Amino acid sequence: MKIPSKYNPVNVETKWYNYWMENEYFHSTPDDREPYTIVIPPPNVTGVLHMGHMLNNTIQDVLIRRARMKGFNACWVPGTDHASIATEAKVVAKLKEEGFDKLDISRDEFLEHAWDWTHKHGGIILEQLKKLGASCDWKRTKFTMDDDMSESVTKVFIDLYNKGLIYRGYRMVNWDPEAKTTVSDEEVIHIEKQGKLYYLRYQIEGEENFVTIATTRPETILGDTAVCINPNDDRFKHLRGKKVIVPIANRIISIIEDEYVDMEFGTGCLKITPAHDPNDKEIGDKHELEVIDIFNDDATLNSNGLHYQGKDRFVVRKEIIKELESLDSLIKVEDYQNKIGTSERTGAIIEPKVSIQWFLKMKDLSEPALKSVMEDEVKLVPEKFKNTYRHWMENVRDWNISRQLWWGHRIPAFYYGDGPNDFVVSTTLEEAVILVKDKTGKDLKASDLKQEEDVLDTWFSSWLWPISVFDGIRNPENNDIKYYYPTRDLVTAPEILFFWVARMIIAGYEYMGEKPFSKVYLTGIVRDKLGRKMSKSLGNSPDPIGLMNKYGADGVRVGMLLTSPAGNDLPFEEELCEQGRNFSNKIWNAFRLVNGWEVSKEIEQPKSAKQAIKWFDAKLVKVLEDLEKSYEDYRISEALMITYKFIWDDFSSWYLEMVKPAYQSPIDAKTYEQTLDNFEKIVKILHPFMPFISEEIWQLLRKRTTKEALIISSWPKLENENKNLVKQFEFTTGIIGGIRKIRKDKNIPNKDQLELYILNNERLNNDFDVIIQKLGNISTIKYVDEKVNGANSFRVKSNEYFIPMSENINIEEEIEKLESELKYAEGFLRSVQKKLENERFVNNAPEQVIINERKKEADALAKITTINESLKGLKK
RNA sequence: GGGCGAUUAGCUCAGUUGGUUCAGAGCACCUCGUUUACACCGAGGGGGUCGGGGGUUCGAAUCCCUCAUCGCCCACCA
Repeated sequence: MKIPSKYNPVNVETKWYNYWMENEYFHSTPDDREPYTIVIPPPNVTGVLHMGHMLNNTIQDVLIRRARMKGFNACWVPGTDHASIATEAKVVAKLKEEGFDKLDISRDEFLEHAWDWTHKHGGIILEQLKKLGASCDWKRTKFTMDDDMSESVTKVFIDLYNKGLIYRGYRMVNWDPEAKTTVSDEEVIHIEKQGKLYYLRYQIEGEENFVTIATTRPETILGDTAVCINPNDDRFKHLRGKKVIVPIANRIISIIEDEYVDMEFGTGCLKITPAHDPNDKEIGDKHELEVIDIFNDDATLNSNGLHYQGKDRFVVRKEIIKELESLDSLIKVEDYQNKIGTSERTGAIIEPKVSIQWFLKMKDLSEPALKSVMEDEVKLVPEKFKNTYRHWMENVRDWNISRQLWWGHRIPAFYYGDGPNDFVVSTTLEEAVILVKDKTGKDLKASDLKQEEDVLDTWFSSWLWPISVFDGIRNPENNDIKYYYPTRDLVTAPEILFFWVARMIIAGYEYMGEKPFSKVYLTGIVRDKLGRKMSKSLGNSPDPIGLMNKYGADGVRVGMLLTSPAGNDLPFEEELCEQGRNFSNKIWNAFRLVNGWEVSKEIEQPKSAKQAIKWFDAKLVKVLEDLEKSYEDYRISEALMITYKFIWDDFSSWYLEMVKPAYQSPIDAKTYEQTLDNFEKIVKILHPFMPFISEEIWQLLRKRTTKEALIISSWPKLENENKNLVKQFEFTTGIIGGIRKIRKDKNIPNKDQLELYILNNERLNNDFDVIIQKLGNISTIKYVDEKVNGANSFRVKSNEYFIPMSENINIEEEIEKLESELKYAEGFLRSVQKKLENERFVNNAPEQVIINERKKEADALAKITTINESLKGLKK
């Protein structure tokens, strides 16, 4: 078979992905093995793959592929989220393009459009994940609005309602005027903005005097229902019990007193607009103030806005200031920095608004979830997120679960009257009729009932994800849920720790009585070189598909993982993928080397090859151990780096160089077979990171039967370690390095053979002499008892090595080199001796530390002696 | 405003309970090299007073205090 000299990832990757799919290697069904389950954080159904997904899913794939090779029954469940607000926004935008408004059509018609959109765009992102190599069990693909998933949501809603945990409340909520829905507190992003603080004066009723208030939102004066002062504020004693006139509106409102008012801030007088500020609402409730809502749902002013009716709130702000100025009500304007709530989804500035919404009581529900994380039952990686998690859970507030949208799970509440409690909650309309009768005695027809218009917050379905993908809500006794739950790892972004992760844990305990997963791996944010978050609007996000075409999915995977410890942001640049691609190439070329060898059964195995193989076995054990530790701690980047160095340095630079036959000579069969064994081992270790190239090489290394594949092969076994051998080899590479340095310094070509003399050697690495000879191109190694004059010398640890030169060496240079070494050794000796002369050190330090110091002292002394002797010889 | 976390080589990060193997890795950089897998390469090399200051200790990148800078989360100061 012809092996191409350049590795072409794109063809290879497609080939093996199809092969894996055809053989259903990703598919899992319960059996007697231990399960290893991961559920994907479902991307938005209409989303496209971005760098965040790439990182996230690469990590999941690494974990699941390794688990599969380690003999677990690995199951990675994929799927998508209906993403209520995001998808609805897209559909609305599309309708707008086509020239009509959401409100022009019926709910059902709108939903038809939304489903069309979903079917058209849904799944694109899943196809993109396949290109990345994601080994998901695609037969288990779920969508949060699948019928069974929806039923689970409804069931949970009803259950929580019946437990008394869900209620309707007239509350201040965050209103997104663009999407025209409420959003949860967690979906409000506070952004620091440069604004203005306006000082306005209100005339006191029946007087020519005024009070001055400060506000950032002058347009809301139209909704003012009181002015508030602090009862302890002596400056305003004269205002008690008086009333003031709201400018423009000319309404008369009371001056009330509340300690909430900060006497230091502004003027010490606060205007109260209960309809449009959460604090004002609270004070308003306390003092039983009227609530005047001045906004429409799109944040234009309503009839309470008088002549500003129909205009946008920000337009009104500008205009009303002019009017107030003309009325002489505007005293002054200051620059003011404040934080403004914006909608995470639409970016619109949030309008606090009072309305009736559905809420879920969180306090009791969240207790087991808090405990579980605090006790590491669910472990957060990195651990630092435990703090933020605790803080959030301890201050958890009721969850506003209703949304004024159409795309989503419609709340299963049915109204039979106009009163706030004239409803029943049930799975079906038919059932609702019966419930109404039970509740009220009224015998109503189905058509008399009206289902709640609102849908549930998207997260109200996603919080069930690890359970509902296995149908554990509807059918808690089915085999899948019993086998796969709890899952193993959850890999997601810290941004949704509260939205999603915390709530999944809550739902897990509430509905399964058990945690939903053991580990939460929190990735960082993918940023660009300048540290900016990657976003569409900035256009700084590379196209993942383009990257994969350019560098191969393997290359991009490696690029992403090279610098992304858990919880750290990933400053991404394309060069990282280049490094990944270079690595592919390196491995490919190593394969080409081995593949090109001519094998002979006639030749005996050289000692150097024997030694090399012995060492490589020992090194492999160490690497496997190191990898085990890294994986256990979820230090994925570290595991990759261990793998990278093992393949590049140990395997390619050392091992292959050691076993490589001389030019145009064949290799002995034994070494060849053992090298193929070793190559198989390294591609196994590599497979989780670079699934494609590893599979390609594994398939090419030896003849494989059909159905055989690296992906389902088993992870190399851990054998007894031989630390000593690994140490000895490090010593050996040090010697070879010394030889190479001398060659370079003295300009001696590699092909010129040299002799190596070793002084005072304990002959520890005697067995590796053959290696030194081969890689250093040394003709003979002699052990000598005395210094060798007229030779270049170098030291590894405390041993000294000489390379006699045919030509005269440069004595000056040699002396200079030795003297600098001497100086260093003497300085080192002094510091050690100083320590040892310190009585307190000798008395307090552990014995082993002192022994070590004494050894250092002895070594330094010995070294100084040898250097001095060499110098004497040279100077003679 | 409150809390949390960081600050180690040009960049991204390791550095477990203070003490052999502690100042490390990868990339970048410099020098040399087109010989028989790979220039997407090989060989060799340079580079950090561990953010500043103080303290504890025989001994501190590591523990304590303080200052500075940066990041994250939470929070209703108009």
